[in-house]
Parts: sequence; C-alpha cells; structure tokens
Amino acid sequence: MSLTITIADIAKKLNTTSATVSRALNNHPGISIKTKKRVLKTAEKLQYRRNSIASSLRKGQTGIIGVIIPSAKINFFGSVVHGIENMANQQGYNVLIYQSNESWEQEQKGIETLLNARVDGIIVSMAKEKNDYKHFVKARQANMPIVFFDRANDDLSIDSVLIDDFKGGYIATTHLIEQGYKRIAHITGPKHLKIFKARLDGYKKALQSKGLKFNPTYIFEGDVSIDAGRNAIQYFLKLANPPDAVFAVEDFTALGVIKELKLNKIAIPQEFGVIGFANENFGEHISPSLSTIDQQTVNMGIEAFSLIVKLIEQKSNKNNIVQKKILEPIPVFRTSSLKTVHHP
Amino acid sequence: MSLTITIADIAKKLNTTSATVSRALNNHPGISIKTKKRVLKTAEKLQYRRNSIASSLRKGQTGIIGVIIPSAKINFFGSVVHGIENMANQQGYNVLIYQSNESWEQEQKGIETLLNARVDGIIVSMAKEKNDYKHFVKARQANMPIVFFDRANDDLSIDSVLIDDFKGGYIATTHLIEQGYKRIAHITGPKHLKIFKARLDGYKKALQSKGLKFNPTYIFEGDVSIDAGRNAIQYFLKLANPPDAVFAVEDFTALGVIKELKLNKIAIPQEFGVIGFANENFGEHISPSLSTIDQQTVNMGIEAFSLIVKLIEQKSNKNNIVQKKILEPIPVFRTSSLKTVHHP
DNA sequence: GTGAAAGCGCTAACAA
DNA sequence: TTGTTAGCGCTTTCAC
Repeated sequence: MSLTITIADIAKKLNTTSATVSRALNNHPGISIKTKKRVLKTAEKLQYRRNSIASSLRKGQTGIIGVIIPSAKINFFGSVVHGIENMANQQGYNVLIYQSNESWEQEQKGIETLLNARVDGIIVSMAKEKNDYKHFVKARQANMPIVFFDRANDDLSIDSVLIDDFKGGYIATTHLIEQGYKRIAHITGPKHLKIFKARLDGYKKALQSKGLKFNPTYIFEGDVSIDAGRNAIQYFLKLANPPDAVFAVEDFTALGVIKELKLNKIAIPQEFGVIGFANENFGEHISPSLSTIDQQTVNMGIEAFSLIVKLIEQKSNKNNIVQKKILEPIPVFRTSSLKTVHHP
Repeated sequence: MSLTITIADIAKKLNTTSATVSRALNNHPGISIKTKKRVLKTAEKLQYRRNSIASSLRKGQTGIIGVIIPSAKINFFGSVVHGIENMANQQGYNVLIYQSNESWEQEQKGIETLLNARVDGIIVSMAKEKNDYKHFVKARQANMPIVFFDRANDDLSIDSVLIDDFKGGYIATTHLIEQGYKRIAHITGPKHLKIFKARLDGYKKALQSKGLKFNPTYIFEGDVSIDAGRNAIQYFLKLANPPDAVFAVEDFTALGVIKELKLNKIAIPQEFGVIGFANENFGEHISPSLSTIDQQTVNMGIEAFSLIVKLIEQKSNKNNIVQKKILEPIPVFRTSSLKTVHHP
C-alpha cells in the first residue's frame, strides 16, 4: 500500500502548520521565501501530490470543463475536442468528455452528470435528435456556464461559436462562377436546419452579385449523404438544360456527385465543376481531389474554450449579453473545381 | 445566486440526519422502504444534486478514468475514445481526456495531472517521442491502475490491448496470393517499431505457407506516409522483375502506392494488387477503393475499458499477472486487390 | 432502522 | 509572516 502524503505530513516534518504549507504550495503573497523553499523541497522529497479533489471541494470549483459531443468517432468533433483540450492543458484546466450519440436522452444525462461532477463550465454541440431544451435551461438556472459550438439554438440565449455558413456558400458559389461555369446548381440539406439554409442563401446571393439568375430547378434537396449527391446528379442530368457545376451542401454529398459524374463519363473539372463543404479528410485523396470550404474545426474548439473561460471568470458579475463568435469559412480549392488550371 | 441543496437540507426538512439521507440515496441495505421513499421524494422536490466531489473525497475514489492519447484529431484515437466513453457512460464512470500531442514531456505532464485528479485508472496510448518510462513506473508505484492500447511497451509489465499485427500481415498477404498475384512485395515501416516488424513477419509467414520464396528486394522500408508508397513504387518498377502486388504497412502508404501506379498507368487491380492496413476512412472513397485490414478501433476502446475496470476492482487483492488482450484483425477487401472479381 | 460523531485533504477568514 | 479554527458535503463506524 502506497500511503498518500498530505500537506499535514509536510507541516509536521517542518514543525509548522497545514496553512503555511498550503500557502507556500500555492504561491500566496504573504509567505517568506525561506519557508516556501523549505516546503517545496520537502514536498519534493516526500513525493507529495496535491489532492485536487479536496482542493475542489474546498474552493467550490474543479478546474474541469465538461464537453458534450455527439461522437468522438466523427472527425469534426475530434478536431474540435483537440482544440479545446490543448487550450485547457495550457491553462490548467482538465476536460471531461461525454458523448450523446445524437440521442436527446443521453445528452440530458450528460448535462446531469456534468452538473453532478461540478465542472466549471460545459461546452456542447447539440444532438440531432430533438425534444426539448429543458436540460440546458436547468443548467443555466443552476448557474452553470454553457457554450455551444456548431450546433446551437438561438432561443436559449446561450453563447455560441459558429462558422459563417452564408459566407461559405457565397465563397463556394462565387468561385465556381469565376472559374467560368455558367449554370450552377446547389444541393441543399434538410430545410429545418439553419446552417443549410444559410449556405443556400449564400449561394443565391453569389448568383445575384454576379448577375446570374436564380433557377429553382437547379436546387435539389438532399439528406446530407453520398446518395443525395448521386440522386441529385441523376436529376440534374435529366433536365433540358443541365447545370455545369454544383455546390454541394457538404463533402459527402459532393462525393456522391463526383461518383455519379464519373459513372456518366463527365469530365471533372473540364465539363463539370464540383465543390463541397466541411473539408472532410478524404477530400484531398479522392480523384479528382475535392474543392471545399474548411470550417476551422480546431479554431472552433479554441474559441469555444476561450468563451467558456470568460464566462467562468465573469460568473459573479453576470452581464447577460449573449456572445456569438462567428468564424470565417476558409476556401480550399482543389482539382474538382479548378477549370482554369491545366490538368494533365 | 442559486444556492445548493445538500443532504443536510433534506435531513432537516424530514427531521432526520444526513446519515439516513445518505443511506437512502445510496440504496443502503439497512433502511426502511418508507424513509427511503420520503427521502427520494424530497430530494426530487428540492432539486437535490449529489456533489460527486465531496463523495469522491470521502470515498477515496472518483469514478473517473483518465485517457491519454496523442491527439483527438486523429481518427484512430477518436474511435477508441468513442468505445471507451460509451462503456464508461453505461457503467457510471466519467472520462477525463488528455492529449500528449506525441510529446514525451506532455505525456509526463498528463500522468501527473491525472494522478493529481485522483482518477481511478489511466488508459494510455504512448507518444511516439521516447525518452524514458519513469512516469509510468511512478504511477504504478502510486498504485494507479494503467492499461495501454495499441502503443504499448513490454518491459513495463503493464496490461495492454493490441491487435494481432502478425496475423493481419498474414491475412493481407495470403489474400493477395489467393487472388492470383505472383510477385508480392511489402512496404514496411521503421524497424524499431514492433507492430511493423510483426506485420512483416506475417507477410513472410504467408509466403512460406503458400510455398513462395521470400525475396529481400521486394521489401521497401518506408516512413509510414504517402510519399513512402510513391517512393516504394518507383523503386519496385525499376527492378528487373518487378512485383505485381504490394502489401503496404498502412493505408497512407497504400494510398501513395495507388497514386504512383496510376501515374504510371498501371491498372489496379488487373495488373497490380494493393492492400493496406488500418482501414482509414478515406479508403472506401478513393478509386479504386482500398483493400485493408481493420483494427477494430471501437472494440479496442471497449476492451481497454473492461481491463481498467477489472484492475480497479482487483486493486486490493493485487494479483500481478500482466494481461494482454489481442484483437483479431478484420480483412476488408475492396477493389484494389480483387483481381478475380469483375470490374466494369 | 436510525442517530451521533468523526474525518477525507484542503483553503481561507481571522487572529496574533 | 505564521498559526488557529472552521468547514466544503459526503460516507461510515459505532452506538443505541
């Protein structure tokens, strides 16, 4: 049995008290350099290790940030967690992770668990499955700081970090136009999701800015999947005047587009341009490599962390301005849309 | 200010004591059904929430599993974390995550942090950067249960969950032979890493089993990268009698192989077969789709969790048998190696 | 079946 | 600059 050394042990050894040892260990102002050195030395010698649990209980804060994500298996969330955790390490916080697996019930359980664990704040990306938002309301009532990322809800007046989907759609579409494509279609996602609506709006705005007319037959509503892309192309190719480029709502849809175009022996990017959204990591490896819009996942984590820390520090002087951090979408132009570049 | 309800509050309300409330809340044997019901009801009404910090301090255990991984951004680790965390949720554990970013120093800091946090056990996949293993030894001395996954070290006599790399290499190579390829090459990884050595040995064994002769010129040592695959093909194609198939040590190397073969207008799988290792998620989307060996990442997490829980429970009656859980590699045969299947 | 009392290890207000 | 004292909220031993 390895018995644990406490500050009391150090105190006894030095003929002083726990209070002094604690102060020395925590760099408190009123403490002589000499005792501090003595304490540090003995702590080292006895292999003392602070008990953060006891400290947390006493201080009423744990230094832990809870993170609820749909799944750690999904690249996007892994990247965001990467950003959050690296920041946390630097600033002496720890990260407790919880997966909702897209289930509303598990998300609720997650909030409950993190509340019990007395984390200092919670960063969440909401599960797709919706029911109500009571658990978030409850957490706010318990005075728990919360920050959403990517999947947020405006009605809750909770801070969030998002990417500018409108601008992303605008950039993607403008790019296709500038590459010389004339009839640009868009594959959108389920209507009720705001981010997809925003990308569609960006697409429309780009057409307008460039003096192109919006053509409703060039819009296909998919379900954010490879098949959505395939179906869209099948639909588009049957049109009397088919499009010559597609902005797909996200990369898997774009992948389906590319697969179906290849099946139809349509040359990409010469005859048909394709751009997606998300910068999934398969994009650069397929052929042709996929143009896309990067969502700054790691930065999203970093920003979410900064926000939650700010909230934690402000906790007492509650100024209730809801903050929204909007990140810039980053264009990543690869072969699938680069008509003007020579392709061997 | 939302004041917190404690068991004392419940006790006061019911004219009883904290002890009774605690017992009721924790389903202790010696408690009347009646008081239990009363307690549960008032707890509900007052919106009582157990303070796990206080509980942890008193009980000397936190119900937290620490997980140290190189990076949450890497798909493989995200998947394993997914497996660990889902198990943890089911069994009432929480998961604290820490990234080493492949740095030895950060890994050390991670162990230190988790030790301070008084986690009940630590699951680790070691950083590539090596120095010494003192921090693991120290943690073991502090009686902290540890389980390695994927990247382990045999000298430390610490439990681990691994995949059977030898068998994986054997399966991959045998598959190529059975598809009718005659001259099968292998691109291996850095010599000092055991897993790569094991895959190479599996390759050799397969050749032998099938009565093929091992040809040292068919071995190329790469550095586990896309370029390694490209370089390997450049080297192989210059041979007097080039191979007609390659088993690459992992998928990115295999990707380089495919890219370089395409550049040389060599038909896959008709003229040349390719198989990788790892089942990275780009593999099914490239063309031709990549045959590979799946490493059961989620299961790896599940097994690691089971092992650590076993260790935690055995903590007192320390039986010191080092456990190694070896997972089966799962073949995933796609287009890149399926010579015998008709390809349109 | 319930209560009284002690204490997990730490920190902070107050006193000296 | 240091010591005294109290207590964070919970669990558990011992007594009744």
